[in-house]
Amino acid sequence: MSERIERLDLPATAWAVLGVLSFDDVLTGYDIKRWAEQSIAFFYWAPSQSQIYSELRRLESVGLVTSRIEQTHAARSRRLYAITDLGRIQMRLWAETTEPEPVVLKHQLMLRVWAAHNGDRRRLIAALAEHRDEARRRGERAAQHAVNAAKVPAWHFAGLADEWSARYWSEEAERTEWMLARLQTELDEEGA
Amino acid sequence: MSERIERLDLPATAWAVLGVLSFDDVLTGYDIKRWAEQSIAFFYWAPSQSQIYSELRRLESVGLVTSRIEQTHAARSRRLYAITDLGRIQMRLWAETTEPEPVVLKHQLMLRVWAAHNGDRRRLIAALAEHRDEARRRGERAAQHAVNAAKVPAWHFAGLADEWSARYWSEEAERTEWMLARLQTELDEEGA
DNA sequence: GGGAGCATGTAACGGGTTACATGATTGG
DNA sequence: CCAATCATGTAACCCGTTACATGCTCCC
Repeated sequence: MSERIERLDLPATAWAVLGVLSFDDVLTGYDIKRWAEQSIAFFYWAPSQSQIYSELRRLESVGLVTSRIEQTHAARSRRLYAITDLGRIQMRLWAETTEPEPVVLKHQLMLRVWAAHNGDRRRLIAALAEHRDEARRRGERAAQHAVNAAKVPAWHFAGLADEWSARYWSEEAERTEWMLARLQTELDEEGA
Repeated sequence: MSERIERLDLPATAWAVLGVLSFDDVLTGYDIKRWAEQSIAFFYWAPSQSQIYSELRRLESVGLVTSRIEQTHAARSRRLYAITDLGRIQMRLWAETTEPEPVVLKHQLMLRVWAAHNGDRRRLIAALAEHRDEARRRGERAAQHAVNAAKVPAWHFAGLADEWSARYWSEEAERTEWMLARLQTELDEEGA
Protein backbone atom coordinates (compact mmCIF):
# COMPACT_ATOMS: atom_id res chain seq x y z
CA MET A 1 0.00 0.00 0.00
CA SER A 2 1.63 3.20 -1.18
CA GLU A 3 1.74 6.27 0.98
CA ARG A 4 0.00 8.99 -1.00
CA ILE A 5 1.32 12.48 -0.44
CA GLU A 6 -1.35 14.95 0.51
CA ARG A 7 -1.30 18.46 -0.77
CA LEU A 8 -0.50 20.88 1.98
CA ASP A 9 -3.13 23.44 2.73
CA LEU A 10 -1.45 26.79 2.29
CA PRO A 11 -2.73 30.22 1.37
CA ALA A 12 -2.49 31.28 -2.25
CA THR A 13 0.32 33.66 -1.49
CA ALA A 14 2.48 30.80 -0.28
CA TRP A 15 2.02 29.07 -3.63
CA ALA A 16 2.89 32.23 -5.45
CA VAL A 17 6.09 32.56 -3.46
CA LEU A 18 6.92 28.91 -4.00
CA GLY A 19 6.08 29.42 -7.65
CA VAL A 20 8.72 32.09 -7.96
CA LEU A 21 11.27 29.70 -6.52
CA SER A 22 10.10 26.91 -8.83
CA PHE A 23 11.92 28.70 -11.66
CA ASP A 24 15.06 27.31 -10.04
CA ASP A 25 16.64 30.50 -8.96
CA VAL A 26 18.14 30.93 -5.54
CA LEU A 27 16.65 34.12 -4.26
CA THR A 28 16.37 36.38 -1.26
CA GLY A 29 13.05 37.59 0.08
CA TYR A 30 13.88 40.93 -1.40
CA ASP A 31 14.39 39.41 -4.84
CA ILE A 32 11.07 37.64 -4.63
CA LYS A 33 9.35 40.87 -3.76
CA ARG A 34 10.65 42.54 -6.91
CA TRP A 35 9.94 39.51 -9.04
CA ALA A 36 6.39 39.57 -7.85
CA GLU A 37 5.93 43.26 -8.45
CA GLN A 38 7.23 43.00 -11.95
CA SER A 39 5.28 40.05 -13.18
CA ILE A 40 2.78 38.40 -10.87
CA ALA A 41 1.29 41.74 -9.86
CA PHE A 42 -0.22 42.08 -13.34
CA PHE A 43 -2.69 39.28 -12.79
CA TYR A 44 -2.47 38.45 -9.13
CA TRP A 45 -1.20 39.92 -5.98
CA ALA A 46 0.94 42.70 -4.69
CA PRO A 47 1.89 41.33 -1.30
CA SER A 48 3.65 43.24 1.39
CA GLN A 49 7.28 42.68 2.09
CA SER A 50 6.62 41.42 5.58
CA GLN A 51 4.33 38.71 4.34
CA ILE A 52 6.82 37.37 1.88
CA TYR A 53 9.29 36.88 4.67
CA SER A 54 6.81 35.19 6.95
CA GLU A 55 5.55 33.03 4.10
CA LEU A 56 9.12 31.97 3.37
CA ARG A 57 9.61 31.02 7.01
CA ARG A 58 6.46 28.97 6.90
CA LEU A 59 7.49 27.25 3.67
CA GLU A 60 10.81 26.38 5.24
CA SER A 61 9.17 25.05 8.40
CA VAL A 62 7.18 22.57 6.33
CA GLY A 63 10.16 21.66 4.20
CA LEU A 64 9.17 23.10 0.83
CA VAL A 65 12.14 25.43 0.70
CA THR A 66 15.57 25.57 2.29
CA SER A 67 17.64 28.58 3.12
CA ARG A 68 21.22 29.37 3.82
CA ILE A 69 22.82 32.57 4.94
CA GLU A 70 25.29 33.99 2.55
CA GLN A 71 28.47 34.72 4.43
CA THR A 72 30.41 36.68 1.86
CA HIS A 73 28.90 39.98 2.84
CA ALA A 74 30.27 40.11 6.33
CA ALA A 75 27.84 42.11 8.39
CA ARG A 76 24.28 42.18 7.11
CA SER A 77 23.28 38.72 6.08
CA ARG A 78 21.32 37.77 3.00
CA ARG A 79 19.22 34.67 3.37
CA LEU A 80 19.05 32.71 0.15
CA TYR A 81 16.06 30.49 -0.47
CA ALA A 82 15.73 27.54 -2.80
CA ILE A 83 12.94 25.09 -3.52
CA THR A 84 13.32 21.51 -2.28
CA ASP A 85 12.24 18.29 -3.94
CA LEU A 86 9.24 18.17 -1.66
CA GLY A 87 8.49 21.74 -2.65
CA ARG A 88 8.51 20.70 -6.28
CA ILE A 89 6.18 17.80 -5.61
CA GLN A 90 3.81 20.03 -3.67
CA MET A 91 3.92 22.70 -6.35
CA ARG A 92 2.94 20.11 -8.88
CA LEU A 93 0.13 18.87 -6.68
CA TRP A 94 -1.10 22.41 -6.30
CA ALA A 95 -1.02 23.07 -10.01
CA GLU A 96 -2.96 19.90 -10.67
CA THR A 97 -5.42 19.56 -7.88
CA THR A 98 -6.27 23.02 -6.68
CA GLU A 99 -9.90 23.60 -7.35
CA PRO A 100 -10.60 26.85 -9.20
CA GLU A 101 -11.23 29.76 -6.91
CA PRO A 102 -13.33 32.42 -8.49
CA VAL A 103 -11.51 35.43 -9.85
CA VAL A 104 -11.29 38.15 -7.26
CA LEU A 105 -12.01 41.52 -8.79
CA LYS A 106 -12.33 44.63 -6.69
CA HIS A 107 -12.81 47.58 -8.97
CA GLN A 108 -13.33 50.56 -6.75
CA LEU A 109 -13.85 52.90 -9.66
CA MET A 110 -16.79 50.85 -10.88
CA LEU A 111 -18.15 51.04 -7.37
CA ARG A 112 -18.00 54.79 -7.78
CA VAL A 113 -19.74 54.64 -11.14
CA TRP A 114 -22.38 52.41 -9.65
CA ALA A 115 -22.91 54.95 -6.86
CA ALA A 116 -22.55 58.01 -9.08
CA HIS A 117 -25.96 59.36 -8.16
CA ASN A 118 -24.10 60.60 -5.11
CA GLY A 119 -21.44 63.12 -5.93
CA ASP A 120 -19.91 65.00 -8.78
CA ARG A 121 -19.62 63.18 -12.06
CA ARG A 122 -16.86 65.36 -13.41
CA ARG A 123 -14.49 64.16 -10.74
CA LEU A 124 -15.45 60.62 -11.58
CA ILE A 125 -14.69 61.27 -15.23
CA ALA A 126 -11.31 62.67 -14.29
CA ALA A 127 -10.58 59.62 -12.16
CA LEU A 128 -11.60 57.35 -15.02
CA ALA A 129 -9.28 59.16 -17.40
CA GLU A 130 -6.43 58.67 -15.01
CA HIS A 131 -7.29 55.02 -14.64
CA ARG A 132 -7.38 54.58 -18.41
CA ASP A 133 -3.89 56.01 -18.71
CA GLU A 134 -2.59 53.87 -15.91
CA ALA A 135 -4.14 50.76 -17.44
CA ARG A 136 -2.53 51.58 -20.76
CA ARG A 137 0.84 51.95 -19.12
CA ARG A 138 0.44 48.65 -17.35
CA GLY A 139 -0.50 46.98 -20.60
CA GLU A 140 2.61 48.33 -22.24
CA ARG A 141 4.81 47.21 -19.40
CA ALA A 142 3.31 43.74 -19.50
CA ALA A 143 3.87 43.58 -23.25
CA GLN A 144 7.47 44.58 -22.78
CA HIS A 145 7.81 41.95 -20.13
CA ALA A 146 6.41 39.34 -22.47
CA VAL A 147 9.06 40.24 -25.05
CA ASN A 148 11.76 39.70 -22.46
CA ALA A 149 10.28 36.42 -21.32
CA ALA A 150 10.26 35.14 -24.89
CA LYS A 151 14.06 35.14 -24.86
CA VAL A 152 14.33 32.55 -22.10
CA PRO A 153 12.80 29.11 -22.64
CA ALA A 154 12.21 28.57 -18.93
CA TRP A 155 9.98 31.61 -18.88
CA HIS A 156 7.70 30.32 -21.57
CA PHE A 157 4.58 30.06 -19.44
CA ALA A 158 5.40 33.19 -17.51
CA GLY A 159 5.57 34.85 -20.90
CA LEU A 160 2.11 33.55 -21.74
CA ALA A 161 0.80 35.07 -18.54
CA ASP A 162 2.52 38.33 -19.49
CA GLU A 163 0.83 38.30 -22.87
CA TRP A 164 -2.48 37.67 -21.19
CA SER A 165 -1.79 40.57 -18.83
CA ALA A 166 -0.89 42.87 -21.69
CA ARG A 167 -4.19 42.06 -23.32
CA TYR A 168 -6.07 42.38 -20.07
CA TRP A 169 -4.79 45.87 -19.31
CA SER A 170 -5.12 47.14 -22.81
CA GLU A 171 -8.73 45.96 -22.85
CA GLU A 172 -9.22 47.51 -19.43
CA ALA A 173 -8.05 50.81 -20.88
CA GLU A 174 -10.52 50.51 -23.75
CA ARG A 175 -13.36 49.57 -21.45
CA THR A 176 -12.59 52.56 -19.29
CA GLU A 177 -12.49 54.79 -22.34
CA TRP A 178 -15.91 53.49 -23.30
CA MET A 179 -17.31 54.25 -19.85
CA LEU A 180 -15.73 57.66 -19.95
CA ALA A 181 -17.37 58.43 -23.29
CA ARG A 182 -20.75 57.34 -21.98
CA LEU A 183 -20.57 59.60 -18.97
CA GLN A 184 -19.16 62.50 -20.92
CA THR A 185 -21.88 62.31 -23.56
CA GLU A 186 -24.58 62.32 -20.92
CA LEU A 187 -23.01 65.29 -19.23
CA ASP A 188 -22.78 67.19 -22.50
CA GLU A 189 -26.38 66.46 -23.39
CA GLU A 190 -27.56 67.70 -20.02
CA GLY A 191 -25.46 70.83 -20.39
CA ALA A 192 -26.79 71.55 -23.88
CA MET B 1 -15.10 79.90 10.36
CA SER B 2 -17.13 77.02 9.01
CA GLU B 3 -16.87 73.55 10.45
CA ARG B 4 -15.79 71.33 7.60
CA ILE B 5 -17.08 67.78 7.75
CA GLU B 6 -14.35 65.20 7.46
CA ARG B 7 -14.82 62.03 5.57
CA LEU B 8 -14.98 59.10 7.89
CA ASP B 9 -12.35 56.49 7.41
CA LEU B 10 -14.19 53.27 6.76
CA PRO B 11 -13.31 50.10 4.88
CA ALA B 12 -14.49 49.82 1.30
CA THR B 13 -17.12 47.28 2.23
CA ALA B 14 -18.78 49.81 4.50
CA TRP B 15 -19.13 52.19 1.56
CA ALA B 16 -20.51 49.46 -0.58
CA VAL B 17 -23.14 48.67 2.04
CA LEU B 18 -23.95 52.33 2.47
CA GLY B 19 -24.07 52.62 -1.30
CA VAL B 20 -26.79 50.00 -1.47
CA LEU B 21 -28.81 52.00 1.02
CA SER B 22 -28.18 55.22 -0.90
CA PHE B 23 -30.71 54.01 -3.46
CA ASP B 24 -33.28 54.98 -0.88
CA ASP B 25 -34.67 51.61 -0.09
CA VAL B 26 -35.26 50.47 3.43
CA LEU B 27 -33.60 47.11 3.63
CA THR B 28 -32.65 44.28 5.94
CA GLY B 29 -29.14 42.89 6.12
CA TYR B 30 -30.44 39.90 4.26
CA ASP B 31 -31.74 42.10 1.44
CA ILE B 32 -28.40 43.83 1.16
CA LYS B 33 -26.65 40.53 0.88
CA ARG B 34 -28.76 39.52 -2.10
CA TRP B 35 -28.49 42.95 -3.69
CA ALA B 36 -24.74 42.70 -3.45
CA GLU B 37 -24.59 39.23 -4.89
CA GLN B 38 -26.71 40.18 -7.82
CA SER B 39 -25.02 43.36 -8.89
CA ILE B 40 -21.97 44.54 -6.99
CA ALA B 41 -20.39 41.11 -7.10
CA PHE B 42 -19.82 41.51 -10.83
CA PHE B 43 -17.20 44.20 -10.39
CA TYR B 44 -16.47 44.24 -6.69
CA TRP B 45 -17.00 42.16 -3.69
CA ALA B 46 -18.82 39.12 -2.51
CA PRO B 47 -18.86 39.72 1.20
CA SER B 48 -19.93 37.27 3.83
CA GLN B 49 -23.25 37.60 5.52
CA SER B 50 -21.70 38.12 8.91
CA GLN B 51 -19.70 41.06 7.73
CA ILE B 52 -22.67 42.86 6.29
CA TYR B 53 -24.36 42.71 9.65
CA SER B 54 -21.32 43.93 11.52
CA GLU B 55 -20.75 46.65 8.96
CA LEU B 56 -24.33 47.78 9.39
CA ARG B 57 -23.87 47.96 13.13
CA ARG B 58 -20.77 50.04 12.68
CA LEU B 59 -22.50 52.38 10.23
CA GLU B 60 -25.29 52.85 12.72
CA SER B 61 -22.88 53.52 15.56
CA VAL B 62 -21.37 56.41 13.61
CA GLY B 63 -24.75 57.69 12.52
CA LEU B 64 -24.70 56.98 8.79
CA VAL B 65 -27.69 54.67 8.96
CA THR B 66 -30.61 54.14 11.31
CA SER B 67 -32.51 51.01 12.00
CA ARG B 68 -35.83 50.04 13.39
CA ILE B 69 -37.22 46.67 14.23
CA GLU B 70 -40.24 45.70 12.27
CA GLN B 71 -42.91 44.60 14.70
CA THR B 72 -45.48 43.15 12.34
CA HIS B 73 -43.90 39.75 12.26
CA ALA B 74 -44.35 38.91 15.89
CA ALA B 75 -41.61 36.51 16.78
CA ARG B 76 -38.47 36.76 14.69
CA SER B 77 -37.62 40.41 14.18
CA ARG B 78 -36.45 41.98 10.96
CA ARG B 79 -34.19 44.97 11.40
CA LEU B 80 -34.77 47.54 8.71
CA TYR B 81 -31.96 49.89 7.81
CA ALA B 82 -32.11 53.27 6.11
CA ILE B 83 -29.52 55.87 5.22
CA THR B 84 -29.44 59.10 7.21
CA ASP B 85 -28.71 62.64 6.03
CA LEU B 86 -25.23 62.34 7.45
CA GLY B 87 -24.89 59.05 5.61
CA ARG B 88 -25.77 60.81 2.39
CA ILE B 89 -23.24 63.56 3.01
CA GLN B 90 -20.55 61.01 3.81
CA MET B 91 -21.42 58.94 0.75
CA ARG B 92 -21.02 62.03 -1.37
CA LEU B 93 -17.70 62.84 0.26
CA TRP B 94 -16.54 59.32 -0.40
CA ALA B 95 -17.58 59.44 -4.02
CA GLU B 96 -15.75 62.70 -4.52
CA THR B 97 -12.66 62.53 -2.41
CA THR B 98 -11.64 58.91 -2.19
CA GLU B 99 -8.33 58.57 -3.90
CA PRO B 100 -8.25 55.81 -6.47
CA GLU B 101 -7.14 52.50 -5.05
CA PRO B 102 -5.60 50.26 -7.63
CA VAL B 103 -7.79 47.56 -9.06
CA VAL B 104 -7.45 44.37 -7.10
CA LEU B 105 -7.23 41.40 -9.41
CA LYS B 106 -6.45 37.94 -8.16
CA HIS B 107 -6.64 35.55 -11.04
CA GLN B 108 -5.64 32.19 -9.68
CA LEU B 109 -5.93 30.51 -13.04
CA MET B 110 -3.35 32.85 -14.52
CA LEU B 111 -1.14 31.99 -11.59
CA ARG B 112 -1.48 28.39 -12.71
CA VAL B 113 -0.64 29.29 -16.29
CA TRP B 114 2.34 31.26 -15.09
CA ALA B 115 3.50 28.22 -13.11
CA ALA B 116 2.52 25.67 -15.73
CA HIS B 117 6.01 24.26 -15.99
CA ASN B 118 4.96 22.36 -12.90
CA GLY B 119 2.15 19.98 -13.50
CA ASP B 120 -0.12 18.68 -16.19
CA ARG B 121 -1.21 21.13 -18.85
CA ARG B 122 -4.26 19.18 -19.89
CA ARG B 123 -5.85 19.75 -16.52
CA LEU B 124 -5.06 23.41 -16.82
CA ILE B 125 -6.74 23.50 -20.21
CA ALA B 126 -9.82 21.84 -18.75
CA ALA B 127 -9.91 24.36 -15.93
CA LEU B 128 -9.58 27.21 -18.43
CA ALA B 129 -12.47 25.85 -20.47
CA GLU B 130 -14.63 25.77 -17.39
CA HIS B 131 -13.61 29.28 -16.51
CA ARG B 132 -14.45 30.49 -20.00
CA ASP B 133 -17.94 29.05 -19.70
CA GLU B 134 -18.44 30.55 -16.28
CA ALA B 135 -17.24 33.95 -17.48
CA ARG B 136 -19.65 33.78 -20.39
CA ARG B 137 -22.53 33.00 -18.07
CA ARG B 138 -21.60 35.88 -15.82
CA GLY B 139 -21.47 38.19 -18.77
CA GLU B 140 -24.93 37.13 -19.82
CA ARG B 141 -26.32 37.58 -16.34
CA ALA B 142 -24.79 41.03 -16.12
CA ALA B 143 -26.27 41.95 -19.49
CA GLN B 144 -29.67 40.78 -18.34
CA HIS B 145 -29.24 42.81 -15.21
CA ALA B 146 -28.41 45.88 -17.26
CA VAL B 147 -31.64 45.45 -19.20
CA ASN B 148 -33.59 45.40 -15.96
CA ALA B 149 -31.78 48.41 -14.59
CA ALA B 150 -32.64 50.40 -17.69
CA LYS B 151 -36.30 50.29 -16.71
CA VAL B 152 -35.79 52.27 -13.52
CA PRO B 153 -34.33 55.79 -13.73
CA ALA B 154 -32.83 55.58 -10.24
CA TRP B 155 -30.75 52.63 -11.38
CA HIS B 156 -29.18 54.49 -14.24
CA PHE B 157 -25.61 54.40 -12.96
CA ALA B 158 -26.01 50.93 -11.54
CA GLY B 159 -27.07 49.98 -15.05
CA LEU B 160 -23.92 51.51 -16.48
CA ALA B 161 -21.88 49.40 -14.08
CA ASP B 162 -23.87 46.36 -15.22
CA GLU B 163 -23.09 47.11 -18.84
CA TRP B 164 -19.46 47.48 -17.96
CA SER B 165 -19.60 44.14 -16.14
CA ALA B 166 -21.25 42.45 -19.09
CA ARG B 167 -18.47 43.68 -21.30
CA TYR B 168 -15.82 42.72 -18.77
CA TRP B 169 -16.96 39.14 -18.42
CA SER B 170 -17.56 38.59 -22.08
CA GLU B 171 -14.05 39.86 -22.80
CA GLU B 172 -12.75 37.68 -20.00
CA ALA B 173 -14.33 34.70 -21.75
CA GLU B 174 -12.67 35.64 -25.03
CA ARG B 175 -9.32 36.19 -23.38
CA THR B 176 -9.59 32.80 -21.75
CA GLU B 177 -10.50 31.22 -25.06
CA TRP B 178 -7.41 32.78 -26.56
CA MET B 179 -5.21 31.37 -23.83
CA LEU B 180 -6.84 28.01 -24.22
CA ALA B 181 -6.13 27.99 -27.93
CA ARG B 182 -2.50 28.88 -27.35
CA LEU B 183 -1.96 26.05 -24.90
CA GLN B 184 -3.90 23.57 -26.99
CA THR B 185 -1.93 24.37 -30.13
CA GLU B 186 1.36 23.90 -28.31
CA LEU B 187 0.20 20.60 -26.93
CA ASP B 188 -0.91 19.39 -30.36
CA GLU B 189 2.39 20.38 -31.94
CA GLU B 190 4.33 18.52 -29.32
CA GLY B 191 2.15 15.48 -29.78
CA ALA B 192 2.58 15.52 -33.56
C1' DG C 1 -44.14 17.11 8.32
C1' DG C 2 -40.25 18.78 6.22
C1' DG C 3 -37.34 21.46 3.37
C1' DA C 4 -36.20 25.90 1.34
C1' DG C 5 -35.75 30.44 2.06
C1' DC C 6 -35.85 34.39 5.37
C1' DA C 7 -33.39 36.49 9.04
C1' DT C 8 -29.92 37.54 12.61
C1' DG C 9 -26.26 36.91 15.32
C1' DT C 10 -21.57 35.13 17.85
C1' DA C 11 -16.86 33.27 18.11
C1' DA C 12 -12.54 31.92 16.45
C1' DC C 13 -9.27 32.40 13.32
C1' DG C 14 -5.97 33.95 9.95
C1' DG C 15 -4.34 36.31 6.08
C1' DG C 16 -2.47 40.37 5.01
C1' DT C 17 -1.53 45.22 6.00
C1' DT C 18 0.90 49.27 8.00
C1' DA C 19 4.27 51.04 10.83
C1' DC C 20 8.38 50.68 13.07
C1' DA C 21 13.24 49.36 13.53
C1' DT C 22 17.88 48.49 11.91
C1' DG C 23 21.84 48.66 9.26
C1' DA C 24 24.94 47.63 5.19
C1' DT C 25 26.34 48.83 0.44
C1' DT C 26 26.69 51.57 -3.63
C1' DG C 27 26.94 55.53 -6.51
C1' DG C 28 26.69 60.38 -7.39
C1' DC D 1 28.87 62.43 2.66
C1' DC D 2 24.35 61.54 1.72
C1' DA D 3 20.61 59.38 -0.49
C1' DA D 4 18.82 55.43 -2.59
C1' DT D 5 18.71 50.77 -2.60
C1' DC D 6 19.45 46.34 -0.59
C1' DA D 7 17.91 43.50 3.12
C1' DT D 8 15.48 41.53 7.12
C1' DG D 9 12.61 41.41 10.75
C1' DT D 10 8.81 42.43 14.68
C1' DA D 11 4.35 44.06 16.52
C1' DA D 12 -0.18 45.64 16.29
C1' DC D 13 -4.11 45.59 14.07
C1' DC D 14 -8.28 44.56 11.48
C1' DC D 15 -10.79 43.07 7.58
C1' DG D 16 -13.12 39.37 6.25
C1' DT D 17 -13.97 34.43 6.40
C1' DT D 18 -15.85 30.01 8.15
C1' DA D 19 -18.43 27.63 11.31
C1' DC D 20 -21.82 27.46 14.50
C1' DA D 21 -26.37 28.60 16.42
C1' DT D 22 -31.24 29.81 16.28
C1' DG D 23 -35.78 30.02 14.78
C1' DC D 24 -39.29 31.83 11.85
C1' DT D 25 -42.54 31.45 7.60
C1' DC D 26 -44.15 29.61 3.51
C1' DC D 27 -45.20 26.08 0.45
C1' DC D 28 -45.43 21.38 -1.20
